[in-house]
Amino acid sequence: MLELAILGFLYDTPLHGYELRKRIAALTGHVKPVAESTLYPAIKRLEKAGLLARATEPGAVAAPRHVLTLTDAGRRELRHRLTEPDPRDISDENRWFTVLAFLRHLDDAAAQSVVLRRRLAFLEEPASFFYDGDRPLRAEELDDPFRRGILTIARATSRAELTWLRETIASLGG
Amino acid sequence: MLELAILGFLYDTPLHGYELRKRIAALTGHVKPVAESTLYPAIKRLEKAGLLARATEPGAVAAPRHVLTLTDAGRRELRHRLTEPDPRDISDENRWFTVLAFLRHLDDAAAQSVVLRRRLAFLEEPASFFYDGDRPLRAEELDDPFRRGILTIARATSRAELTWLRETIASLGG
DNA sequence: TATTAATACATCGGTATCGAGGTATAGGGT
DNA sequence: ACCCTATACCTCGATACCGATGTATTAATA
Repeated sequence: MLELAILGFLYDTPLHGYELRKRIAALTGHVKPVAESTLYPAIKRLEKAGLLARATEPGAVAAPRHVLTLTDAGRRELRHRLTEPDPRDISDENRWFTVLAFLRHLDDAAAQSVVLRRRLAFLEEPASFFYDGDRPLRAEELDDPFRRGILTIARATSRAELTWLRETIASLGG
Repeated sequence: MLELAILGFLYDTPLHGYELRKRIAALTGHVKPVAESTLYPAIKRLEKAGLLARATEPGAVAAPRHVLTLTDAGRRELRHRLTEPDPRDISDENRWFTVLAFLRHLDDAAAQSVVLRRRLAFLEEPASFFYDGDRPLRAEELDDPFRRGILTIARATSRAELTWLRETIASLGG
C-alpha cells in the first residue's frame, strides 16, 4: 500500500521524501498514518530495487533534499501493480482506495475496467461479518446493536460503491 | 486487531485455536485474511503475557486441541482495550469494526457511549483524501473519475455511519 | 487404491512497520 | 537568550506478519 502510493505519486512528477510524506499523509494519513521511519526505508527499498533514482539538491530551508524520480522499471512496476493488484488490494478498502487513487495512470480504459470488475465481483459475493452456520446474517437478525451497526454501515458502503462501480464501468465503454 | 479479536471471542467462551481461526476468518477474513502462521504466534504471545491459559484436550478428529480460556487479566485487558482504544482503532475502519464487534462486552453503557463518541468526533472532522492546499476537495471538483469514486464512496459510508452513531448514542441514554 | 480435504497444531526465514531517538538549519515567538 | 516549530533526512531495536513448509489423523472422493 505504501509502496504503491510512493510509485503513484512519483509517476506524475519527481518529489523529495519530505514532500512525498506530506502527500501520503493527506491521502491516507487520517485513516492509517504512516511513520517517517516506515517511509524512508520504503524509499530505500524501491531505490535498491531500481524502481526509483535519487538526486541530491540543496534544501530550501534545511537539510539537502533527495529528489526521487521513477525509473522506467519503476513506471512499469506501477502499471503492473495497478493492472494486476494483489487480492488484498481488492478486498481491503484502505488498499483498494490506494489503487483507485492512481488507477488513472493506466492509459488503457479496458485495463482500468478489468480492475473495477474485480472489485465488483468481490462486492457481489454474498459475505457478512456474522453467520448462522454458513448463512450470512442480516442486520435485523442481530440483537447486538454494535454488530448491527457494522452490517448497516457495510451495507451502505457496499450499495454506494456498487452503484458507482457499475456507472463507471459503463462509462469506460465496456 | 488480531489480538483484540482473539480476546473478544474468548470473552464469551473458551475455544481451541482452530475454531478461533474460523471465527476470525468469518469476522474479518473476507476483507483482511489472517494467516495461520500469524494466529498461532499471536496466541502464544497472549499466553506468555498471562492473558489466556491453555488446556490440552483430545482432538475430535485429528491432533489434540489446545483449548484457550481467558484469565482474569485477559478479561481485564479486553475491557481496557475496548474502553480506551488506540487512535488507529478509531480511524481505521477494519480496526474500528473489530472494536464494534466486541463492544457489547463493556457492561457500562456510558463507557460504550464514550467510544462511539470518539468515532463520531473523528468522522465529524473535515477530512478528505485530496486537498487544494489546506482545503479539502469535494468529489465534484475532481476530474479523475476514480478519485471522485473514492470521495463518493467515503461520503456515503460516512453519512450512514454518522446516522447510526447518533441514533445509537441516543439510545444508550446519553 | 490413491489422493485430496479437513482437522489441528507448529516452526522458520524474510520483511514491513513502529516508536524512540538522533542530526542539522532557519525562522518566529517570549 | 531560549525554545518551539518546520524542514529534511536517518538509524536502531522490537515486533507483527506472511509464505512456505512440516507433522499427524480421519473421512470422503475418485
